[in-house]
Amino acid sequence: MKTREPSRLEMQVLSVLWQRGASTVREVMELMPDGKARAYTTILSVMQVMEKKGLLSHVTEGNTHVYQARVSRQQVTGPWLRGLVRQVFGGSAATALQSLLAEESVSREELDEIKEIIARHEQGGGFGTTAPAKKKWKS
Amino acid sequence: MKTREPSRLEMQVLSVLWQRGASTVREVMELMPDGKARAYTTILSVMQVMEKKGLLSHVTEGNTHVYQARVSRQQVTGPWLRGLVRQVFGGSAATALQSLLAEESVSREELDEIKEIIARHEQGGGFGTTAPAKKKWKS
DNA sequence: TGACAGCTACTATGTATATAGTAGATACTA
DNA sequence: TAGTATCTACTATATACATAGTAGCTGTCA
Repeated sequence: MKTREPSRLEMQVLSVLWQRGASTVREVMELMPDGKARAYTTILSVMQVMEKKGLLSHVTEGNTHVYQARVSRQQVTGPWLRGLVRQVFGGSAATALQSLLAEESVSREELDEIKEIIARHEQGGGFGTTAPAKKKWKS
Repeated sequence: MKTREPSRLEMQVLSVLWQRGASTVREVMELMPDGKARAYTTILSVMQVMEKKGLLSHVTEGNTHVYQARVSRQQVTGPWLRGLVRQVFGGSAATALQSLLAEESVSREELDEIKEIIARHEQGGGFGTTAPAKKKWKS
């Protein structure tokens, strides 16, 4: 099975699971980052598909299923962002950042945080901030 | 007409037009950032749809159509990135940047450029780097 | 134990996306 | 002027995406 790129909805589901760890369908549904209301079964369907793709796994607790991401944030968003930068910003991460910063929604604290990340990145020469960074993950 | 979010392919078309200005279908086709080969008519169709959506316009030169973006990079990528950050990174631009930097594809020069952008952004208090930043644009 | 509530599995559907073929118009060329 | 090449317009189609309904299972509670 080709490792298709997760859709936007799938990304949202993953982001919830990354943020709060293992969760039930209902929890994910209520915490969807875009705040949009959807039927329970909508989220359920998406998550079942995702499980087939190997993005999620679940364990049964009582009679509810508790889902968990099987891929790390870095594993997914890394290539995803890289593709995005290449396709939309001509490969320039700087241009991408510029667009992002031009949005008024980036706060001062955030800016400080960003600076720190860059500083850390420069010294450390890469990784080592948060991500576990394993390379496995095939369905 | 609701301002639907441009699809990935549409984004690629736009990025070509942003980069080199007005272009023919064939030129866009040959310069698609992902390097994938597609039939001429594939790109043509996409661009025709985009014109209906108000993302592009064209002028006729001889018997060829020369297309041009009707939306600026900032106009499109700004909200696009913001949504992305909100949906996938819990609203934290810093987290997003972290993921991006963790990819080995970001070069040293790029990193310097990024630092400069941030510095400039801090002083200037926002805009003023490249983007024209107009707010109009409805079909 | 029968009604109810909550959960999952299965199935359906409308729309968008990506892809490309065919046909018709126009211009170039021998 | 007949043939060829290049364009655009129109049309078709497979696939994916997002959405959600229905049915069936299991456990709870009066």
